[in-house]
Amino acid sequence: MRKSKAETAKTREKIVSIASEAIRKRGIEATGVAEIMAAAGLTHGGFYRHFDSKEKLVAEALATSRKDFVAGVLEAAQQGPEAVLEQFRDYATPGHRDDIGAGCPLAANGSEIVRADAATRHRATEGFRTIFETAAPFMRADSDAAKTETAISLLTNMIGALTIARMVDDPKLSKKILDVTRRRIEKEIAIQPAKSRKKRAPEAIA
Amino acid sequence: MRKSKAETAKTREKIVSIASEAIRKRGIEATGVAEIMAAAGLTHGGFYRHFDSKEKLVAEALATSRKDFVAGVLEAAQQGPEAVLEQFRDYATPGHRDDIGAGCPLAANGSEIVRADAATRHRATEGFRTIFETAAPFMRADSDAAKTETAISLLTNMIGALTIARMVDDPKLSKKILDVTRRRIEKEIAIQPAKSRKKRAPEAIA
DNA sequence: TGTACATCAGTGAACGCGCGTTCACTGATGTAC
DNA sequence: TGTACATCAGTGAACGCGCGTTCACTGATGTAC
Repeated sequence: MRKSKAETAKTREKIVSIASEAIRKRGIEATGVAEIMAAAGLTHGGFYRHFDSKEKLVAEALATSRKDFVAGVLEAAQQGPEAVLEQFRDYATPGHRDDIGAGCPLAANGSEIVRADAATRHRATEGFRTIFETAAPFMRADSDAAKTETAISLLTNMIGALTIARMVDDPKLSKKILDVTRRRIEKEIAIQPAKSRKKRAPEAIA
Repeated sequence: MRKSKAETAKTREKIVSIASEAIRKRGIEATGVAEIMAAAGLTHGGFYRHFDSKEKLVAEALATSRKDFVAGVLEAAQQGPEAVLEQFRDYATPGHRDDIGAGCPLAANGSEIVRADAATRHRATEGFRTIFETAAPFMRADSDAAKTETAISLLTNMIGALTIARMVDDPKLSKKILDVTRRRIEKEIAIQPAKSRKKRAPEAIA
């Protein structure tokens, strides 16, 4: 029953991909090895041909979703402010809210990552840093420092808002949370930097 | 070994209190019945004299932390804008960040509550609603609707920021996240409503 | 107020269950000659 | 290129473990008279 190297690599990728989605959907602890293997069309015994432990798979699955997410922001940044605005606006939509398995891992597993091992927290930190540093130049603020701070504020807001929008059981309130968040995104991102630069009062820089 | 009614009530309260802290510290799933009972100085067998199931205890523990938290906001609102500002500012501090067991349950268990049962999500929703409705009148905005929206935006920001501040493994970045969040809190809460009302551009109301 | 009985908070052993992990085995793939 | 052997992806049963829960039991509390 041995498989070719190409097939083995494909299977491994498939397991990571399924785990990445399942972990965001159901949480880290609630996602079982057997469940992931079954979803990949395999039995659980073969799991350890690909990974040393569940912990290793979780780390890899989180790394995958983080990379996907960071890549989207980097790509938008290369395309310009409009693309960044669109990318950020998409974050605070019912579509993203309802597709938790394919969405932002920080919003999907936020309070679980807080309690995760050092390596996971470190990777999450660097992912978050890459995103706010990439987004900062597109913020409406008067200095590089203020732009970075605006990016941090906006991103933490987006993550919190998406989490709460998923938590509340009142569809109207959930929609309102997303609407309010999109409005802030539009306010903070400078589409025509020169034109509206002076709209906001300059902020003290720490 | 039967205990008096007063003692029984006290024990029950103690279990809920310990669970409330443990759940915020270690998460809902990771908190075990035996662990809580041991912390209360009891053996796990007696648990079911007080609660039908772990699920019931979790619901009650979350309800307790929510009530404590809501009560703090209601009290501050009665005392006036300065108290609200102080309450909110305290939210985004290293003290709150490091005392997760006594802090905001939405920040501590956010992504877990998203996946919780309907009753838990409903109670969390109403808790969140009470807080933003209570806080809204203290926001710097030109209409009641805009104040409500500002309160929603600010609160989701605070929850997200606290979660991320706890997640990152870089103390400098964690501090910066809290600093930036406090600055936004100070910006959005109207200490002298008449004086600074016009600082922000009026926002469209949905 | 005192007595007899019912109640029930708490104990500690045991249960069933699902989890992550291990293992002997199978048979196709990879490799050495 | 063909052959013989080593490798190893995947199977499915089994393992140990910790979890939530149950249960027979104890003995102090509560209650009925």
